[in-house]
Amino acid sequence: MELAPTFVNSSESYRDAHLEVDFGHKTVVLDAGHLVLTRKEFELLAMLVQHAGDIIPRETLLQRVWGYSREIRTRTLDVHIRRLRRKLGAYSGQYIETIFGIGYRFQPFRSARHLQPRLSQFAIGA
Amino acid sequence: MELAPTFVNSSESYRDAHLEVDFGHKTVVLDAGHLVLTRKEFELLAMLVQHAGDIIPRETLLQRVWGYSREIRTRTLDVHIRRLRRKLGAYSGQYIETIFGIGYRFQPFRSARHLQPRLSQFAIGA
DNA sequence: GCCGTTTTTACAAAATCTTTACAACTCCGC
DNA sequence: GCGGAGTTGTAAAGATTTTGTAAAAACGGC
Repeated sequence: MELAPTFVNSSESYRDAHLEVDFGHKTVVLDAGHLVLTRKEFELLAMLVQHAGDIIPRETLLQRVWGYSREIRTRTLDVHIRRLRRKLGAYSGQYIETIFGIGYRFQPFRSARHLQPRLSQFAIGA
Repeated sequence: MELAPTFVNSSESYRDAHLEVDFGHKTVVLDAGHLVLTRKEFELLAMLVQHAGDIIPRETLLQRVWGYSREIRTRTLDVHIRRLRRKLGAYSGQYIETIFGIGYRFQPFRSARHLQPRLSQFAIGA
């Protein structure tokens, strides 16, 4: 058997010096250790990682990860971002940045770097 | 059933340090001991083993092992998983993992897991 | 009918997600 | 610099969803 099991998404993945995200197998490896993320945490991370470098508005994240209920005015998103950051440990600051008033942005790992100016460009479609 | 006709690729099998599954003859050996599984138990195990390393959604298991009755909202699958685990004894934890909210995954035997920086083992629960 | 297997049922337990209540922080005009 | 309005960060509690189990009922072949 083996013919392309439908449940195995073609394994695309993201990878940099410390982090590896396999979208198909839904696995995350951080510095050789497997990270255990919950479903929402993974979806959120995947969403950010797949648009690395782009700012993703809170609203877009809420729509895509939480369905179209753009009616969540609680801190749900923040709470998930927080858990994600905690699991990313020491690298969290490097990877997930908060774009005040807009949303979040995942940045691929880079050795030495400082924060960018401010208000930037492209945000993925809302 | 049984008589595994020759046209059945009876040579196909899975094997690791402790477990051996012969798909053609539908036999299972665990640490030199012959495991007796019922038909459903075997099919379930086979399904998982043949896709070792991949997460198989509950729905997929229900479809392939139980026919197309997609939405069985009973605990049938869980009950079978439980019996399988029981028969796998001490290795059950190592072999069959639950991917919360999605399904299950069979993981080939891995010798000691010492060399790991930040613990955690498997993948996301997505 | 008997017996081994499979499915249901009915809860218990566990894992995850959301809400709440504040604290902390940013931005911006004064 | 200061202060206020608005935004994000956190911890903890509350809800909800999903999975685990045990026991009993339902099947099916002999």
